[in-house]
Amino acid sequence: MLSRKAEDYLEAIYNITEKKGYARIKDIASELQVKPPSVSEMMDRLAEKDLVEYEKYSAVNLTEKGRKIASAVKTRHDTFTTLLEIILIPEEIAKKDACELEHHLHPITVEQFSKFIKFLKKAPMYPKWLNHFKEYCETGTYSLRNKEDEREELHY
Amino acid sequence: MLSRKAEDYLEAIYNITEKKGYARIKDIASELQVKPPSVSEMMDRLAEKDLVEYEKYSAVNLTEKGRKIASAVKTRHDTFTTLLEIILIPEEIAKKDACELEHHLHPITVEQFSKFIKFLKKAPMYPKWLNHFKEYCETGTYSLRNKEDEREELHY
DNA sequence: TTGATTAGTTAGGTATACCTAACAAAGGAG
DNA sequence: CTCCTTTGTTAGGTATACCTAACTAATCAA
Repeated sequence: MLSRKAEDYLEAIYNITEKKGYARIKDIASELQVKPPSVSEMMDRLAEKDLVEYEKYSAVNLTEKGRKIASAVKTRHDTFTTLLEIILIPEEIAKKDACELEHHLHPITVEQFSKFIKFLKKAPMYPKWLNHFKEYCETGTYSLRNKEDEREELHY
Repeated sequence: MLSRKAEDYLEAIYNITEKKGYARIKDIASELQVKPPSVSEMMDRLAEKDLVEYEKYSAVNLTEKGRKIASAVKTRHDTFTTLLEIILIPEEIAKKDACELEHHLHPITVEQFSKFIKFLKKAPMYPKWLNHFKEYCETGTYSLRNKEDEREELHY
């Protein structure tokens, strides 16, 4: 089994490679806010597991195996970013917390969160519903609500 | 700052104490699925931080400070258990994943999840909406939907 | 009250993941 | 092409959190 941190490194390499074509040790270090020796060390371990191609002193590349894992992690990351956006988490916090969320949750849980988001977004009243939530957060009440709305909600 | 694991131990002690009045090393070990020496070690550290009262070879008690932290963690735990229930995660998985979720998320994120759940539950159509989600998960469509529903959803 | 069982501790070891300091390689500017 | 800067590595150290094996304390039953 791959550790949470190993997944973080793979994802970072994936993102950096997407952006600039290749990933250097210092890019990975700065992306993950660690020092270069930590990266070197992890690259050795990932190379042993055949998840990256890594020649000392040169750029790091994901192997097919590593790329698959990284891409799956990224998908999870995006799912949670969306979820956090829906519940109105400020971007800076969402960025960090999506990283916390994307590891170690059971695949079924991740899948259900993903379905849940799709379910919410598919509903025709989604934008209005979002506004309702926003107001609920600000005021603690469903202020837009009236008799008419209630009747309709019952039929939803 | 308190580590994720330290919080786990505090929460476990809190739960065990609620249930049977006192917490022994072996209770904590079995609750957290670790071996007794791991518990002893952690108790030493928690005692140093004044979070538990701990006499060697006897039961462990939370201090006021420890109890406060444990209770806050438990509240978070319950929030996430509810959330996982809503998105239809099987109980066994939910139990584990709530433990994963309850640590290290920004307080704002926890608060927003809590608000989000309250928002969902307060809506009069909540039970029906839950069923819609269940069906969506099973079939991939809003099968209950018809022209009438759509007209109403637009007004929600 | 003693001796077996249960509970807990201590010692020593492992793995992850990070760090700093010191050294080595690569690559560009003169 | 050599020197300097940047980049990366190695060595050695720290902290957390776990483990097993061996020992000790506590408790209950005969």
